Amino acid sequence: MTIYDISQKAGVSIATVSRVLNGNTNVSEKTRKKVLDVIEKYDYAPNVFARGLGLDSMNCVGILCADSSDIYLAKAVYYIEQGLRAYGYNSLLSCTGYDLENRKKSLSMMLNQRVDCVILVGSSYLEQDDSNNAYIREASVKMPVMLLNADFDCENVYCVLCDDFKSTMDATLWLMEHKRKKILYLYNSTSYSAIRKLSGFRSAILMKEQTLDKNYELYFPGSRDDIDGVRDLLLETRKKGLEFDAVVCADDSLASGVIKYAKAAKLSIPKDLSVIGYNNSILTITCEPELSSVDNHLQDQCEQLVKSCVQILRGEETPRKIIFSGELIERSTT
Amino acid sequence: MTIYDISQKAGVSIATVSRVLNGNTNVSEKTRKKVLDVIEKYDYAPNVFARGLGLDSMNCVGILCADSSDIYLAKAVYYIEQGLRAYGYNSLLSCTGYDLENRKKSLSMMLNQRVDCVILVGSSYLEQDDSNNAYIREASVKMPVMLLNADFDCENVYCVLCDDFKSTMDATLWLMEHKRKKILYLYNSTSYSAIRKLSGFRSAILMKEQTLDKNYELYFPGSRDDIDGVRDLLLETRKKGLEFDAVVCADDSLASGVIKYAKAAKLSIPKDLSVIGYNNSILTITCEPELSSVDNHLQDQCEQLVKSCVQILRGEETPRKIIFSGELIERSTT
DNA sequence: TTGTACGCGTTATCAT
DNA sequence: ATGATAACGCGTACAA
Repeated sequence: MTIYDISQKAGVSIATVSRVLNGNTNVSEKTRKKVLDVIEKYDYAPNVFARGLGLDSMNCVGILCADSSDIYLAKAVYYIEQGLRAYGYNSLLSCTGYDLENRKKSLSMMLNQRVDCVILVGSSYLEQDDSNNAYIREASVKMPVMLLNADFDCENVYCVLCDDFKSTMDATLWLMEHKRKKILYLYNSTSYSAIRKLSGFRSAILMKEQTLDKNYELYFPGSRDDIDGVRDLLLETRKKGLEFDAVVCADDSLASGVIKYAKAAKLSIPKDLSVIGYNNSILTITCEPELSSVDNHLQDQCEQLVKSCVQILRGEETPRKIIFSGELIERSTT
Repeated sequence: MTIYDISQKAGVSIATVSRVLNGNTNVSEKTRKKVLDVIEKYDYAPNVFARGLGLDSMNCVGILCADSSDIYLAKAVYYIEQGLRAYGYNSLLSCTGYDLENRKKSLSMMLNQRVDCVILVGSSYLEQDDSNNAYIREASVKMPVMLLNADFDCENVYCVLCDDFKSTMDATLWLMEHKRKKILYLYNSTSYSAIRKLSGFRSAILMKEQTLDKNYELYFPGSRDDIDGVRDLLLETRKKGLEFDAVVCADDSLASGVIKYAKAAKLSIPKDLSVIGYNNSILTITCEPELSSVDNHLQDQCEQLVKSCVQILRGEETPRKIIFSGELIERSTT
């Protein structure tokens, strides 16, 4: 069923059918009705390829994320897809992993697919070494690029993020104000956002101490669901003689490992050890005791991102950078 | 940059460029090299719309899932997208929610998008009332339909699933063999798969008892991350006088609620109460004690689904139904 | 208000 | 081995 079939059955030209389809007002009510009836009757929908070919747009947004099975990224992808759909846009998804080459490849695939805009979900898309971010700059020449949870100053690149620096600093300060003396920072990534969090931690420490003790910055290189690995790392750290009475984590799953550590080391939470997670995911309420965590308002961020995205596609102005603040949700580990 | 530009710069016709692009052998080595050089130099890639218009295919598979932020579905979507990408297919994602009308709408959107095939992830796409499954039958006329975790006998519909009936029956029998007398079944869905699990539970009970006591089949209507709601439901159930020493759950998050219940009721797990979850998700290792759970080999299922999908798209034969068995992973709640 | 005709960038069929 | 050209189905400028 093509526009020709419809035009024939309705006894009009294809131009008129096209006008009806696209809401052009230069059609008499009578003709419109006639055409709509035929369209309805045959359940006709325009061919997306032909339409795309002419307009060079497919009403589709590309979503790149490292790993859509990660609890946090999965939520983000979900909110974004839902939001875009509500505005009539489809979503082309590509899970790129954390490797730079694959990310580049996926991004250029999106460009070739002629998506209207591309959304990079998660700070892992921003490299510390800025020369490695050239692929984003290049993409931005061809279409708008939206970043969730990353800060990148570039024409046609729009960022929505949480102030991870301040959130982590506040969480650390909060622990200090609650009599914690030896606070450990535990992280498992060196992404843009991870670095910001680490800086926040350091700033808080420097507000009370003379110097930084790098031993209190603990990097866990394992996989995201290696909870036991985190536990073991901490047991080992403690065995080496490092004392700590609180742990600020870059992620809830890390915090979950800390809770396992406490159990293994027979420490009572929060009496002997305080723990703060990040992302306020479902893990905060399934673990025991329930985890205090920083909520970064992911849903709000995603909704704003979609809103900005739609504005850009409509040719409207929108801020290049929007920052949400985080918020410590206190539960039973603090 | 179009095929015309390339043909001009290479000093050949567009037909030759097209042949080179599509691996047609009727091109001299010399010409091929010349064309490839130009393509390389200008980083040319064919326009997907024009190609789609001619071939009526976009090398893209539609993925429908109710909620890609659900831990289990997120994993499935991830594995499927990765698999498809490895075979050169893109993925158009649509999160439809659990409402029938939205599912229908999303499916017909996929058909209009001319995806090559559509994958319905999760048993929620199959309705108990078979007349409500007509939308799947209709779609299958237009393109292959793949179902993950559902069993549907229809031409051009292919199913990959886990034997949820047997897995749940086995889990229940396992508890009986380990001296559990009063086993509760806790579920939160009436999807195809949920019904199969319930049947498995009933079968196990009937193997030992004369009759079924429906009081031991507990439905939790709340949202997926309402852990406290599950806890409260069980506290209430117990208050009503129902005794139980084991709970088989349709989902790990439900099981997580059971663990919270045990704590609230001051019951020791697994001494006073055994708990078995389903899906073997990350929740099994973040909760305390760690949760025994049925692993349904999701990754294997997804890889098989993708493999079948690709075979169908290549016009090869593939089984219409493939069933994986589940497996109880014993941890500390049994 | 309505219709005609062209352009969009491919693939594929037919000549040569 | 290579080239010319129709066909794919739509939007739209222009004509009527």
